[in-house]
Amino acid sequence: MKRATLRDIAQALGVTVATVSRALKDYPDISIATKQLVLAAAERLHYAPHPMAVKLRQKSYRVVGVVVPDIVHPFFSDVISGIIEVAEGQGYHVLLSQSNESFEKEIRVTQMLHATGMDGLLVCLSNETATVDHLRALQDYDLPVVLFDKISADLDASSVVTDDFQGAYDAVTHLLAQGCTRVAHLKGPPNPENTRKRFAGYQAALAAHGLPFRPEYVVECHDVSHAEGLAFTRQLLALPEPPDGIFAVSDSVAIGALTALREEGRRVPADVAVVGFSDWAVCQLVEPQVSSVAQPGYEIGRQATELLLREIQQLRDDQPLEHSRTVLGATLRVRGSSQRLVTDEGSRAVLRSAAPQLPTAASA
Amino acid sequence: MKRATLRDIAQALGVTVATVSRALKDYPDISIATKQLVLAAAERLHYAPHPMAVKLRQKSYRVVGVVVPDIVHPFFSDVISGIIEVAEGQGYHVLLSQSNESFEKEIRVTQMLHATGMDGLLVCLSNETATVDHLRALQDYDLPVVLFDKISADLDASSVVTDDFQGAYDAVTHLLAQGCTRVAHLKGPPNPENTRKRFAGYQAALAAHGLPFRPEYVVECHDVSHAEGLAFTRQLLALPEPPDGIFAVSDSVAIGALTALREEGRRVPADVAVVGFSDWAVCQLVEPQVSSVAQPGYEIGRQATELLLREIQQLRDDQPLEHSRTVLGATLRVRGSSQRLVTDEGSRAVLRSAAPQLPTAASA
DNA sequence: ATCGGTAACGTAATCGATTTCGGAAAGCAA
DNA sequence: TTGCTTTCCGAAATCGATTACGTTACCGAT
Repeated sequence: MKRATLRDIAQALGVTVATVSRALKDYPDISIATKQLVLAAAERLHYAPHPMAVKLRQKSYRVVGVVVPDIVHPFFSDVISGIIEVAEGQGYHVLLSQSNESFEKEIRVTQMLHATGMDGLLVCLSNETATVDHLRALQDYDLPVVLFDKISADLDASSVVTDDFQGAYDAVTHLLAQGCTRVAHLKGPPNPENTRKRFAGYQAALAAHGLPFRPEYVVECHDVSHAEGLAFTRQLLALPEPPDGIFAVSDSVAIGALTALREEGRRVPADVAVVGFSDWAVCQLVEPQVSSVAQPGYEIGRQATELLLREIQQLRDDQPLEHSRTVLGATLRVRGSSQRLVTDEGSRAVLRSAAPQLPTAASA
Repeated sequence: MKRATLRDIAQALGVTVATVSRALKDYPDISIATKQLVLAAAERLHYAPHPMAVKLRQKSYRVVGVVVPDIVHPFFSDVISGIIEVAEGQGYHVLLSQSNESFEKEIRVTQMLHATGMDGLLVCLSNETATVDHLRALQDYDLPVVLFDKISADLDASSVVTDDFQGAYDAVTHLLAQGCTRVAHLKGPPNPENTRKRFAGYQAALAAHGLPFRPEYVVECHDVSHAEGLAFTRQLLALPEPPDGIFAVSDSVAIGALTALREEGRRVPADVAVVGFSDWAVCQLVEPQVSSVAQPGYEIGRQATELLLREIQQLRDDQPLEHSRTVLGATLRVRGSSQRLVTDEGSRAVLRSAAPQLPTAASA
């Protein structure tokens, strides 16, 4: 079955394509009789507008591009899910690419997406990404770009991120409230801003409660894996004064820590309390269940997309673009790995942030 | 910076757009001198072909659509990753949608994808999907459709699936080899073909080893959750003759079973051995590590995409479409939850399939 | 001087839909 | 009959790139 065109309908009825087009769009200057004829013929011939012809005329693709480092990752799946939700709700489609944490591939896919046609791009930068010229190039062609999660201050664009500082601050404050006095931190690689802020939140929480910062309690993970959590926790337990609380930069590291603690015969949370970060589903599957700081992935996807679609619209209306930087709160979910005092808070309690207020939203 | 068009270059050089177009495509009937002028001007004006204009002419979008029930799922992320890999490798882009396991939404998104323009569609049917008329409609418009994972015999299309029967057969055979004599099955809902085949594999393995099928050892999960695994395992343990082996339809159910076993003080794998299905990352994070049947998600995505791109090409060349049905083997990964005998196989050993040969590939 | 050939480029149709401009026909009043 | 407004529709330009078909100019050959 061939797709019918306006011309097919026009020829069938002995009118011109202009009439058919207007009839289908319910223009007032087409008679009711003609409209009905056209509608009937369109139905009969299985007419559907040709997507590319429409887009060529309207100069609008109704497509947003998405670049994430890695799709196979619970957080990014969550974000993408939020993106699709909002985009499809407003009649947009989602073109998906991944950079595999490679700077070079990130450049390549953004260019490919640009070449294939889209109205705007949502990007989470790869860990390797050094410069943002490839994104600035898109902006030069009037394509709005919105960053999420891993962002860069070098690019003048809207962004949506988790409040890593506050999440870490809450996690460590919670550990202290549980009676921990020697809290260690299994930190992430120094490059991504996210892990730096988690480290900063850890330090700030210690300081706020008058505890000294002890460098021997901080170990840096490289690939942020279960194995590293295991190895580095063994290392921490071998210290003359081993920690009685561990704040891990990720859930896989936290679970690695739990494995090490079990090996060494420490009770969790009595001897050592543990909190992870990201709140993957696995936190509720292991024993004990792992306390973790939940990142609002779905919400990040939603808000980033709303920002992007708004900027696309502003650009179309020739309004000036105003960028905004959104920081979404992280939520500590307390579970068995750190819950010592039943009186402290319910097992599903949410500890409200006690972090010093950082600027959380600004316009540029 | 406005995107330059062929006309901009033509005007700048005092030639026609036809000359510019041919110069850029290195036609032989354009002089070297002119070509160099055009190339230089194109560079200077930042020319890039307008995607929609090209696609309108060539009648090719270089885009494939993908519909999955749920993106936030390790298996589907894996599949999508494979799809993107192959598609981008051949210069195609990926338009992603999810049906949220809703039949109605599946219909809506396929129609939206059709309307937005693509060359072919990859679909994993939702659990709710009753008819495939919406997919047949695409085929009527000369759009190839390839199904994966959840497929339908009603649609004359290529497909790629896991060999659920063989995976289940191998899992249960392994349990029997470990000395289990009373193997229970936490089965999935009856609707998806996948879980029916896993059930069939379970039954076949029992029969092949001369064991009776005992209906009281089979419990049906509905939402295939951790909670169900927990509850139904308690139920099984309360039987007069409780099972000494459990084959679960999914990993979350298997882990729920482990939780129940720990509660009841059963040793794993000594008292009860457990095997799950899908081999999610979490299997290696819990204690004991969970044996599971790995589904080749990435490979399913790759092969489905290769099939689709081939059909797109065949259609373009006016060759007859030949559909193929691919069944990929599942791989049992033996870990602590079922490994009783060290002499049986290495901890990372792979049990080769001993399943009776079913037809695994056929052409239609 | 004429012809054929060819290198190099222009003309214009085409893809399918949208939209501006305009025009014919019909109706009505003076 | 003239003039004017409605009503309804056609012609043609447009979006940007591609391409079949012509055309020009210049060459050497006859």
